[in-house]
Amino acid sequence: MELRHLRYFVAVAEAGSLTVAAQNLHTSQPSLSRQIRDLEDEIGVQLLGRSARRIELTAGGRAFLDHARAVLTQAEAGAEAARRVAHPAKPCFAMGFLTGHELTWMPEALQILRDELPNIDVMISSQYSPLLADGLSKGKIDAAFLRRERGMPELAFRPLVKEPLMVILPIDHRLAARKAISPGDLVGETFVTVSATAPVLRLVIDNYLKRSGLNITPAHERIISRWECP
Amino acid sequence: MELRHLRYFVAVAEAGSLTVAAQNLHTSQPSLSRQIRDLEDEIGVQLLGRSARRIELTAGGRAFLDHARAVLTQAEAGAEAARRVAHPAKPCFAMGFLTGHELTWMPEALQILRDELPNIDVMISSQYSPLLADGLSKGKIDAAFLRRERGMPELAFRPLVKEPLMVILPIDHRLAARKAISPGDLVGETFVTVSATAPVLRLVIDNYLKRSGLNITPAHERIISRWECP
DNA sequence: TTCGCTTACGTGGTCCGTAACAATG
DNA sequence: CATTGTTACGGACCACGTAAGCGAA
Repeated sequence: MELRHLRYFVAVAEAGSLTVAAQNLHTSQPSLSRQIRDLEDEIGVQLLGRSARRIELTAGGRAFLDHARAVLTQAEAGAEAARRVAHPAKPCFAMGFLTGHELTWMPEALQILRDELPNIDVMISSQYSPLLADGLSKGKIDAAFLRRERGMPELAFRPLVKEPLMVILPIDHRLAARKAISPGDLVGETFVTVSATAPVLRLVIDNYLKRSGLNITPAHERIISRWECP
Repeated sequence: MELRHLRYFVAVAEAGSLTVAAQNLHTSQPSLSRQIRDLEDEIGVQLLGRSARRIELTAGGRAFLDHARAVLTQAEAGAEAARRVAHPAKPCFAMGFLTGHELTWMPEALQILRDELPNIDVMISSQYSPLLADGLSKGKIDAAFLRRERGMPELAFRPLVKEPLMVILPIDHRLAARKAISPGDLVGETFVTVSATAPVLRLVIDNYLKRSGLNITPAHERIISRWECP
């Protein structure tokens, strides 16, 4: 038994399918199938129930899954513990920013850190809001400036600013001359909204449009894959 | 990182030397050295302090060692848990008997189990005494009727019966007519004793013959590979 | 000089990817 | 008939073993 088998098995269990698990693992599906079979042969228990059209965990597989996850996290924790002990015992403060918003907060934050904790390493990370929240909950980031992600009860959010929603138009657009635009004016326009990598902001915009009585269907949207403030 | 790396590292840490660890692992010393180095490269921490003449664990190595041991035991526990869940499913009482002695105790034991634990699966295993003791100490058997094996401090033995030593003869043998036979009468006979798979009984017989002043050498024995009461 | 770890290098096992096959909805 | 998992097979990589190198006792 090797950690590879456990990684593969966990991926299969979480994906519920050999095919998609193989894609997630960036390997081929037959190879994955073979590795799972080898694992089953070694521990002498059938972990997956095969039905030629789909797979499902057996009772033994469910019992094994918890242990496999624990083994993988423990192995990673061991490496992390070794790094923490071996590497300098120098305290390091990791800070996260929304991509494109670094200049909004970083100068002031760095100055405060320099004043209050002069003998500290500062690590900066720029990510999308969900990745920042993930880093916070995993302890990889000590503090971050991000949006209020839902489903993260272990995180404490404190509002710092309210951001106005803006519409950006070509200079020669029919609405460009106006001082203010009401949601109704946008009906019929090709609407470029933010990508799904910023779900909170996306939700705010969608809710605002919905409250205004508009029904911007997906047909009116163009999803952009990367959103950066100019 | 693979479990192989962890197994190797634990072996090296316990042996305190690459050479003897390689012998214990049945692999070559250069290969082991390379694997340890790969592990160090992957987690980015030097685990062993090399002094060209001997090695010792670094601080990071000591921190990693505990986790590595935990990972290995957890992996093994996962396999064992899967087997326990998959195979029995019901509470299962495993009972062991000496081969050939099942009928002596099984009926009464089964009746007691049926009365006190009606909703339980009973598993019966017939083995030689050492294998039964091994199964008991590994938790594969809950209780067994066997001989008092030595070197098993984790087992509790309770005497149930004393078995007389018997000599079995052909009906036309010169000693067959006697009511009792003294050890001295056996001198010169071709002696069929029990196999080495029953070391305790064998020891009892040998000691008895020795106390009687006899010297039944191996030349007078024929080792039988299987012993069963007729 | 010897012992113990490292480096170099050729070989074999095995893991992987492509392809063909089987089965089920 | 298309999708999903299995079997077959050729290739590449990596771990292993042998041999040579290096440094300290």
